[in-house]
Amino acid sequence: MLNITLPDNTVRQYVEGITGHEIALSISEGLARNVLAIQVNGEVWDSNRPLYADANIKLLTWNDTEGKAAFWHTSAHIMAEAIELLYPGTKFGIGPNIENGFYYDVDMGERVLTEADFKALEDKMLELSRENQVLLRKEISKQGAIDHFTAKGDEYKLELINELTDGEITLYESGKFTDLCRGPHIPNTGFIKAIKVMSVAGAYWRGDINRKQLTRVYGITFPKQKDLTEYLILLEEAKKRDHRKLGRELELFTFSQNVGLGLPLWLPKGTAIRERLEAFLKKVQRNAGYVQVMTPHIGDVNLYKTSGHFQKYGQDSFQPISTPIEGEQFMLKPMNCPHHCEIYKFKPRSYKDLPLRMAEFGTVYRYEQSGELHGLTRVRGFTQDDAHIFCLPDQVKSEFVDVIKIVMIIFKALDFKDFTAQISLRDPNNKEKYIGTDENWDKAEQAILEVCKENNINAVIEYGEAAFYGPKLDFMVRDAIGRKWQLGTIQVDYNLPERFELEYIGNDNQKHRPVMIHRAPFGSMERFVAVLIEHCAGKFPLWLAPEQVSILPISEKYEIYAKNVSLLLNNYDIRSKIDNRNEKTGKKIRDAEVERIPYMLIVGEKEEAEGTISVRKQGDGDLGSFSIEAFAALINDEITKLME
RNA sequence: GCCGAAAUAGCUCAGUUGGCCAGAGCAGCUGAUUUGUAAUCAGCGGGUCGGGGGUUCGAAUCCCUCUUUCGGCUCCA
Repeated sequence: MLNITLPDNTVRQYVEGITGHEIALSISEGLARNVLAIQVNGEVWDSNRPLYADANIKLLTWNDTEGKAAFWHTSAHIMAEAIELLYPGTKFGIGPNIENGFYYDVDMGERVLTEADFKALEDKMLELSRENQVLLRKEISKQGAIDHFTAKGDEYKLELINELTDGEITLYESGKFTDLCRGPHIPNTGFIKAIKVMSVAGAYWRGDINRKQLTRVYGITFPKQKDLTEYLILLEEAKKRDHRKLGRELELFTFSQNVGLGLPLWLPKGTAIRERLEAFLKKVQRNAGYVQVMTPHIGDVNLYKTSGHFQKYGQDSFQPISTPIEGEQFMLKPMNCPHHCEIYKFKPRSYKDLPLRMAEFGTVYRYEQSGELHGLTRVRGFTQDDAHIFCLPDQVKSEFVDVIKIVMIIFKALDFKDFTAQISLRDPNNKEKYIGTDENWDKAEQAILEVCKENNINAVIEYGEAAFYGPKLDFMVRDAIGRKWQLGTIQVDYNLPERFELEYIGNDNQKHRPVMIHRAPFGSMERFVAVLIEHCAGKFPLWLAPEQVSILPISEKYEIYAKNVSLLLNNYDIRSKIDNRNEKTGKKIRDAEVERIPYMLIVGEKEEAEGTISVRKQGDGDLGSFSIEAFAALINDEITKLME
């Protein structure tokens, strides 16, 4: 008998060779109907694969991430089968599940797959799913696998097989289609009830720009039609929140072909938001002991040779500008750190001066590939809320923690409740991508790992994601509709201080090397504002809204009273405008609602007589009659709730 | 940069076997109306149909090319 431990730690006994499906049946028939796969000692298996040893198991359904993964993995398999049936001769690359659905990379030769083909592909997939095909797991020798795919002429699979170890190779067979596949799969294809082919795109084989570009077909599937409908509604909601659309509608920013690709033009209302964000962060930083500096937009090429940026990114940058007579070479500033290092070197520093926290809203320019540009999230000229903390080695951890606190203050003020962290370390197998010694890297990486551990920051570790001069901790937020965005970053750097020969005099009267922390809690103003727009769907927190209040006189008879109200609000630092257009009140309300102005104040005969205002909240409707003082208190409360 | 799709008025879009001076709604301007919690009425102006080239008696519509935008890939200091 086997001892099988369930997630709630109860242990049940079963005969050897029992399968996940049979275990589920022994618990309840309903569960058995919904089990997609089984987790065995942390590894996901097919639910019909027999167990021959004691194990900790978890039965996976659609509600588990791993269950969805198996579901979509099988869906990718079905899509490949459908493609093979519809377009014989297609060669197959890889077909994994992804966060939302799955894709398959295929080589269709000369044939081009377009949206017009999606319907036929979906229909064929549905047909296959309705056959309730069982995916048969087959262990196969390496030679057997090579023979199979040689006969089929599928060079991509052969390449994958060559990298696998003999004895660990499995095929999955369903219908007439056999795929090289590690599994796991759901019990049969009948679970897949709703299918949508989403898009096609080119994708380099194995992500290598020098290799052939395959056709990547994206799809998503669900166990119920209703789930698909809900997913499509969510996509519609995302479209409505698109910062590029809202940026135009709310007059926040624009781009002009005449100015150039990826160079944003901030309109007055967008500028108002950005300046308020900057003022907010400056205040937080002033309280945290930062000093503001300013540096120019260009710098001598040699500055970036010293930092290593030129060697690393020179080819991918805007090329240096040459002066006409002397032939000096200047680069558009791609980073602020070299300039800040030079400010550090302005005078000898004592250990008593450290930590020196130097902040700048520094505008930088990077040559992003044209196909990469995307609204405000990927641009060629942007402003970092940058700062560099120069500190003693034993100050690194406490400074790092203080930066994390600033990041948290910002997330709270802007209502990002759900966030995760990622520790980005060096790729240990690819050290030539980075500058600096192993010793420095170890120190920097240890500092981040220890800080996260000591402060209970639950961060995933990613190797190979570090900056070229140091490891980093990045913060990812989840927005109001569940999408993940990377925002703030904190980096520990032992290397640039060395390259710039930064020094301080210690209490031993000897020269020592400081450590640098690079940090940007917003990341860049452009990207942050873009994420914020999508997070709040254009309904900015009250303290940020370019216009907080629209005063709506019922008719021109009450314009003088409206003006008085506006002046009184000014005394409370409440930003208002008067809508004195020759329109009906309903129209003025509608327009203020569409413009996402947080409050509307309706003033007419009654209000003028009583010295009150009729308050309407955006999205919520009529709040009733208020005195100016009471309204100011309401506004004040709403703002301080987020900012404290 | 690469693969695919798209580009018509400030915005959203119609015009889809090539054929009357290219249309609508919103926005704008002018006038009437003096308005009470999500669109008052009337009139007017506005487009080299992304640029260039070609096919044709005739092109927004077909072909070539360039540009830009969108979805991905690669990249992201």
